Amino acid sequence: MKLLSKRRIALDTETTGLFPFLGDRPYFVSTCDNEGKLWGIRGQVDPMTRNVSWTRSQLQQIADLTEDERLPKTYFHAKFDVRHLEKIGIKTLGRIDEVMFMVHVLFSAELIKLKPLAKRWLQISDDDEHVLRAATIKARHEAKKKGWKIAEKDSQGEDPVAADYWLAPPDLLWRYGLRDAERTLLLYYLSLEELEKDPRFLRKYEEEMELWPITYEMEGRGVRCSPQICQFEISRNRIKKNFHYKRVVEAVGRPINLRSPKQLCEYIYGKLAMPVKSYTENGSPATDADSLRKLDHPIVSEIVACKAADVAIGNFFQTYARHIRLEEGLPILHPDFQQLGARTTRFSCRRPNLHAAANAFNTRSFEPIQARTPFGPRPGYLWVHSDWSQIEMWIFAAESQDEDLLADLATGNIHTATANRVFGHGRDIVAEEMKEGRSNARGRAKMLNFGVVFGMGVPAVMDFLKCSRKEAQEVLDLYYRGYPRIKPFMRELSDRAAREGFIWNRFNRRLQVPRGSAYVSVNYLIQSSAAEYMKSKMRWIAPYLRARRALDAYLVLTIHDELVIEVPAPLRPEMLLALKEIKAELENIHGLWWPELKNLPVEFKITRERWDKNEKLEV
DNA sequence: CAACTCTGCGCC
DNA sequence: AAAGGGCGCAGAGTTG
Repeated sequence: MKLLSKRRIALDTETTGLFPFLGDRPYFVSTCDNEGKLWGIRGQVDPMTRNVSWTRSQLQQIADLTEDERLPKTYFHAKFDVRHLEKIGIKTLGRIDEVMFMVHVLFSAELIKLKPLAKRWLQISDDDEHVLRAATIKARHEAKKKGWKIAEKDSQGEDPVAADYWLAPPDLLWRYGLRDAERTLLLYYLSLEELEKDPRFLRKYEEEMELWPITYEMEGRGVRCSPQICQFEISRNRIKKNFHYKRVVEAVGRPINLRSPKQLCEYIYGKLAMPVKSYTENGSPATDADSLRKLDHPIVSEIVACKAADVAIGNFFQTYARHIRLEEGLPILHPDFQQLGARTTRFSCRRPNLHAAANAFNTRSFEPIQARTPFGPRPGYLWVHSDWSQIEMWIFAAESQDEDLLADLATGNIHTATANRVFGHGRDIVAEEMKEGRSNARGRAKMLNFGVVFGMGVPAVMDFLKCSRKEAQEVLDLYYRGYPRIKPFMRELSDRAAREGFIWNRFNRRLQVPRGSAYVSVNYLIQSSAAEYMKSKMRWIAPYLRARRALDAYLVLTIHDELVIEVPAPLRPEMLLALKEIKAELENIHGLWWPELKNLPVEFKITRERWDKNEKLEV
């Protein structure tokens, strides 16, 4: 009987915050077993320090469950709970199931949060949390008066109230915490039933779970991030900001908050009475850098420069500095990768979002920011970056089976080839323009190549080329004529998406397509295929490196079409050999589209000290 | 104070 | 007919 009741459990933890690597700790662990039995255990939170203490016997009781290899464990956000438990010395062994992934595999377009899901699917009301929240908010006010250390508001999406549920009356916490474990287990069984209806669902889920420990380890290693460089960049940008701000204030005649679209509007379109050239989604006059630049006024460059310095400080360096922790003498930052962060199955990255670290060398921004300077390999290591060149274009060509696009990609200079095909009609129009000191065709071709993959329509082309509707339509038609398979391919896919509400990609993933926006299915197909290709390669690389521990090499970042591996410096012959093998595997499509299409080209780069500086690497 | 929306902006 | 896809995050401003 006892064995039966322990067949499967769901676990949930309440913690003092979202950052296990920065010292937040679990103070409540709850479980629900497959007979519906609920159990919880609560640690002591010191109100002055927010430190959590557990007795030896309490830890043992938790470990008896999580370290039991034969007991499968179910979570709603497994990485969060497992990491927090790891930080209080509790291992998690045996099978792990992640309900969030199950739900994503089934309904990629759904918003995935535990309570709304449970409310909708299980008709479990979310009242318990409302009650708990209200009680916590009240308790927070009183705790503040007593000088207790309550969670502070943090603009990174952290919910300070949730991190303070320990302040609420214990009975509420018990009821609430236990019910989340219950929700999780119920959703698990419900999702499992759905997954079992199609072997492709189960397969995708298993693939994600195979990747789960790889993501977990990658985050666990983290990246070096220098707090000194962050501070230096903050000071440097403050000086820059002040310099430009002074000029702005001189022109405006009074202080103005440039981060406020409202104040900017009042000045630009009110006081200066500049003509409004573009609007936001909601119909108010736009004040973004691109719109302002259209106005061609000397104050604009000052505003843009000032804002850029402000963004550099606030969005990048300060944010990074907050996440750095000294570990064995090294300043390390652990990003939080969401393995199914996007509807298209892409990873996302948060707290901080290293997918968005500004790179001045790559941007076409008016006022480029370099936010990568603090990051780099640990001492004694290098970063090797792999990067698929034009992977989405290759997939677009392969999926549409457009041999002309494929041939142009094979030239290694896709945008030039497109320009010559679409606008030159066989002539080398790019070379001709170069001779005359113009370069119109290639830029247009590049815009079209990217734009079409994104689902760009006539209005976007009009905006880009600043031309009439008729001309924009003509340019698009020229493109479709150059690559004759593309239009029918897009049409067939969109029609299917409109009919069925989803599409399947070549990796057997089902993707939900929002009703009324069937055109996005083209992008979903391409983006998801690239994402799955990346994931399949991560599932190959991680065991490859693990099996060669002597190489001392680790995955540290995954950025859509780029992988970063930290390897010992300098590169030894056996490492170069391994990199050669890795490169060959990254390039190998294994006949996924058709036998003649063998490779997706990969480039390697190397970072020696700082992420902003890298060089080509031939292996 | 908490919870929300809007805007803008960085990346692939 | 009419549509540039996918993210995360900071700060301003509004609402109750």
